This record gives sequence, structure tokens and C-alpha cells, in this order.
Amino acid sequence: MKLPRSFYEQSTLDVARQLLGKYLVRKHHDGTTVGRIVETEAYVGPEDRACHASRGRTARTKIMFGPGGYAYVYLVYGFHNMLNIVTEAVDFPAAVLIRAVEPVGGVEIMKVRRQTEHLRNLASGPGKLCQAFAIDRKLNGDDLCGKVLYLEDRGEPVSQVVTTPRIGVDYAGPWKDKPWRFLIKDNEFVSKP
DNA sequence: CAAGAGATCATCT
DNA sequence: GATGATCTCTTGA
Repeated sequence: MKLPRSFYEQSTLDVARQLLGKYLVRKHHDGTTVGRIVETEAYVGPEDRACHASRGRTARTKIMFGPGGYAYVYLVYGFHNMLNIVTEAVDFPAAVLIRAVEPVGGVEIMKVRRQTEHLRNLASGPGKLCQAFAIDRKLNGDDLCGKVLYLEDRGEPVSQVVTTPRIGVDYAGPWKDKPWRFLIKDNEFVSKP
């Protein structure tokens, strides 16, 4: 049920695709929050200029050079935390950004954290999702095979998957057009169609 | 509803 | 010193 290390050690595009329909579980002293993943993006290796690790191994990116199945959490724009799942083998830097989930458990906690009553606005975007699930940089490097933050397979197949270019990476030159964003078709909880 | 501005800070040059 | 893997609010039809 809980996804094992071997799941994360597959190729990044496969992991990004297969994460759709899986469940994100976050244990916190306020309570547990659970969401069904409906949108992901792949950031693949040293060549991909949209991937932070394309600028080399630094204090921030070193986690991506480690083994799969660890959390890479960082802050963008001074406000928003982004949750990524490190993939592939040691020394191949890659990760999958979790962009949106459908709220499933702990919805009341999410409403308080997000200051909204609207289910569709709780976790429909990478920054919103982190706020709803109380994920911040303190979770950077956390082991997803542990007990605080992990993913579950509940045996639910995903009907149809759509791919698009990734969001917000116009600076990435030829890499910006790669169809490496994955969404569940017609799902109302994605960040944008 | 669509478009645009502003917020704010860790990270790398 | 510049720059984001974003969000929210305001503005104007």
C-alpha cells in the first residue's frame, strides 16, 4: 500500500505518470491530511534547463543527487513552498513536482490553513497544496518511506491522462516545450486545464 | 471573467 | 544584486 523505494527509482517520466491517482499522506500534530494526486510535473536530470540540478550540485540541489524516495522542498518567490519527490538512482538528479491534489482527508484542517471554504481552492496548485498540508522547508530531505510524509497506492486505476508543457518555465529554452506535465483528464482539482 | 501588479526571501553570481 | 517550478487581489469590461 505505501509506495516502496523501488517505485521512486524508476525513470522520472514513469514516476510522474504513475503518481496520478496515488494518495499523498501527511501526518502532523494538528491531524492527518490526505489528497489524491491529480497533477504532476517531471524535472529530468542535468540537461533539463528547467530542472534546478542543471546548474550543478549545490547545497539546495544536493538532495536530488541522492537516492529516490526523498522529499525536495524549496521556496519560490519568497512565499510558496514546492513539494517534489526525488526519483531515479544516486547521482542522477531528477524529481517530480506535485502540483495539485484532490482533498480527501483532513479537509477541515485544510480549510483553516488555507482560509477558504472552497474545496477546489484548497490544493489546486503547488503552493496551495503545501500550505494545505503544512509542508515547508523543514521537510526537505524527509524520507518518503518513513512515517511523516508518504504516498499510498489504493489500487484505483486512473481513467485518462493528458500531458502539456510545464508551467512557469519559459526561461528554460528548448526544454520549456517538453510535454512533461501530467494531469488526470477533466479533473476539477487541477491548477489549470 | 481576464489580465496585471505586487508581495518577499533563499539562493546563486 | 537579480531572480524565480506562485498566489491573491484589484481593475475594468
